[in-house]
Amino acid sequence: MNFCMIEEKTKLFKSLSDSNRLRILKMLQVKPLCVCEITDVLQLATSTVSRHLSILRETGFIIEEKDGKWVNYMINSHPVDPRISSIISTLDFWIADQKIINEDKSKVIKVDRHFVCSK
Amino acid sequence: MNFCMIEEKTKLFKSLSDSNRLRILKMLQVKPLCVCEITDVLQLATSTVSRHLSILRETGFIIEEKDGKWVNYMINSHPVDPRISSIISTLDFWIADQKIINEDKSKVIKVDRHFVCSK
DNA sequence: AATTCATTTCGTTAACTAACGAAATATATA
DNA sequence: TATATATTTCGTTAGTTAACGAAATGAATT
Repeated sequence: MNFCMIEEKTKLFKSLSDSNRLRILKMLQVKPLCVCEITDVLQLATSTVSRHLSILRETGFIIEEKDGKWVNYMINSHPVDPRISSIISTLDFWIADQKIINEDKSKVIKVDRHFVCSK
Repeated sequence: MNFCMIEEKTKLFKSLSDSNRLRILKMLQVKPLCVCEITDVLQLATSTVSRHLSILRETGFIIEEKDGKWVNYMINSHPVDPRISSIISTLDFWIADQKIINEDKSKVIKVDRHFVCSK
């Protein structure tokens, strides 16, 4: 596999080409979250959220940390790709805090995995 | 149409999600080009190139200037969206000069619309 | 050991995107 | 005015992506 291919360079932008993934990144700015917490805010199927998270993880935007039966996802503080570093460190510039984002963030602050999961 | 919608924010990244569009941007760094010159380098159908150009134009990355029967496309020096300004002013950071890009640029330097068009 | 819960993977479907050629449009030239 | 050239728009097709639910996996609790 040739990682210098131009197709490889589009992956970063492809990851940011979905509004639900942008919302996830902004939510993770507030605090690390597990899949079911994100699912609760976005109101999508768990499998869909899991897929979005794996795309963001593969590109290097986020990392995962297993915690018992939960998997916590968080912003990657030390990405290999300097372009990712740049975007993460100025995320508010790239993804403005519009209405839906602020609503998501409010929900994130209140969300508790012990209540939202297993419903 | 609500331009504050989150979907609207993904458009910038969507335009950069195609390798042919990345190549076009890098080619336009060298000099303004008409559709048939770009077509000659990318080896795609004219209609396909035209479509890529209109996507880049709609997002604000490039502008067009009519010149007789030709339409010259060039990098937009004064984009409205500061994110576009940022990407354009540091384009080499976002899209590295890998092999294919350098080959494209060499072709761009040599290309002459009076020879490549009408074939 | 069996059950429960969180997550991932898989298979399917609907929507979107990029490609092409053909037809339409626009401009210059004969 | 007719023709040639450059480009755009349209219609179609193939490939990709995002959504879902069901099934599989993995870890904690009973």
